Amino acid sequence: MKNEKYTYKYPHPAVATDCVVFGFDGHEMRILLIERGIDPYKGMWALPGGFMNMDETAEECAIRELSEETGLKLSHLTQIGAFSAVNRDPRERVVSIAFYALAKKTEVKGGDDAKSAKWISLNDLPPLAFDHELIIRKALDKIRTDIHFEPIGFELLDKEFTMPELQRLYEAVLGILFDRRNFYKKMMQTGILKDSDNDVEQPSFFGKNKEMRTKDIDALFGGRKTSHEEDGRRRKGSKFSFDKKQYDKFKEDHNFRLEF
Amino acid sequence: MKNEKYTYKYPHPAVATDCVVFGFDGHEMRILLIERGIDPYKGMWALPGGFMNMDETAEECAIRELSEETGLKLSHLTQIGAFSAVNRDPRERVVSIAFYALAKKTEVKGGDDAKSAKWISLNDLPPLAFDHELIIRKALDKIRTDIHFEPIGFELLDKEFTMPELQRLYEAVLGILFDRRNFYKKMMQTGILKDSDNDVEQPSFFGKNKEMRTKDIDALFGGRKTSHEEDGRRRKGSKFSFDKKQYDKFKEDHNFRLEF
DNA sequence: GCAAAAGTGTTCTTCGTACACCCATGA
DNA sequence: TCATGGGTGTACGAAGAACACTTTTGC
Repeated sequence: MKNEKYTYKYPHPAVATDCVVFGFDGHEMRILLIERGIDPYKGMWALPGGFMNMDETAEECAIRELSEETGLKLSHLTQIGAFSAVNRDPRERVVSIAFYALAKKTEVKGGDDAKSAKWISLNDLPPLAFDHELIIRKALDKIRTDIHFEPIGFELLDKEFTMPELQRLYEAVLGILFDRRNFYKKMMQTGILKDSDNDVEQPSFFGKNKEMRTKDIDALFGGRKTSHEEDGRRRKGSKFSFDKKQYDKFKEDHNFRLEF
Repeated sequence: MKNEKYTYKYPHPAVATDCVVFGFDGHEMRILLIERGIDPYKGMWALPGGFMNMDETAEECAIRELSEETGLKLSHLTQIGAFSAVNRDPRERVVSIAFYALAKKTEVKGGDDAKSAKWISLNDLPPLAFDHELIIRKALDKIRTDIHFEPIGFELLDKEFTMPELQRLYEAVLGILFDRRNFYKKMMQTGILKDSDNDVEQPSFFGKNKEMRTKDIDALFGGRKTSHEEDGRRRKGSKFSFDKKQYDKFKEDHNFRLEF
């Protein structure tokens, strides 16, 4: 094996892939890192990834390496871009094509060149091998842009979730806080959420000014219906889920835009 | 030279770059293509680009190849992404890192592996070599997104230009038409334009409701000042130029957003 | 002097932001 | 029963879309 040589007329760099997998624990974003089991940077934390085979695309390579090194099997990654600084790898010239992905924070284990794999908080990153800190920064840039054009959450939350949970996710990704009530409104307006308690497709909605006005007046004069028995008000902590059809449609739709 | 061999323990793909250069002729977008002088795809049109050297980054490579093949010298390109389909090049496995750039439509000439170089209208593309049509499509996707976050024009228009010219540029890039008056307003609001006729920094602006109201009343009663002598109205076809400082600031500003 | 292009203003509507209210739930 | 969290509604203001008017330029 050692003698097996591949020869070329002109020098070729090596091509590798790296993968930034985002997970959400209900409070903050974490990313999946591995502890390197071999040199260079042995013992340091790094992004999962590795060298590309000749019969696979970059994305296929990233999916494979991710699976080998962490046990996590994903079917789709989003490309961040190529990193090609001349000295980014001390062994030889390596061009890396980086991807990001969203995933539920399942159990992960080390494997292959990875001594261990672990979800580590974005706010508490250790020093990283190679230029992986730069790659993570670009991944964050990209996801923070992408989130305006396609909804996220399906990949990161349980099947059923509460509105505050979804809000915490968006806040963690974007690093800003939202007004609870406005967030509610905006999410409902997208139409990607299903009321998960009773199987109503399009949950009741805001902005029924006219009817509400008269109801308020009724209330003033004692015509009070003690709320949610009659008008289907949601209970505290009620669950939502994604309407997968709508969700996927929005992910494709080039005109979708979520303003924040 | 023929015997010079580079050997590796594992197979390495070749790494190349391709470059989508957009130019504007006042009416439509054109891109810079070369006619291939060598096989494969000899005689077909293709994007300028070529193989990466070991001592240059991908961007440096694209800049060099662009210069060699077309004579066009640019200093900055924007990365589109890596293209890694297994069979995208019939010679060997080639991963290409693609870039786009904006440039004034200067004279170009063929060179190196390019028999000739030419600006060709986006609406009239010939069949292209490799997967270059795909790359162009991605480039368009990206520039149409990017245009919302950073102004364009400085790289594509003459130093001085009229508002309708700028509008035609935006319409060509985005493929949609704008209301002349709203476009005017939005551009002025950004603050990146200078009145180029007289050297006024901040040209007069819309929305002076109060003063205008009283002026209108004046006019009604005969206090008519026959317009632009007194209130500095611009002449038809008056020229603007970019305030380079503001322009660059907006290009960096992560919060800049131009709504259309 | 007329048509077409281009500069300037106004109105309407949409939507984001800020904020008030009320009901549920559990200590 | 009270504090806290969470579902729902309203008011205001900024900004985009639609549209009217005027002036310039060239034939």
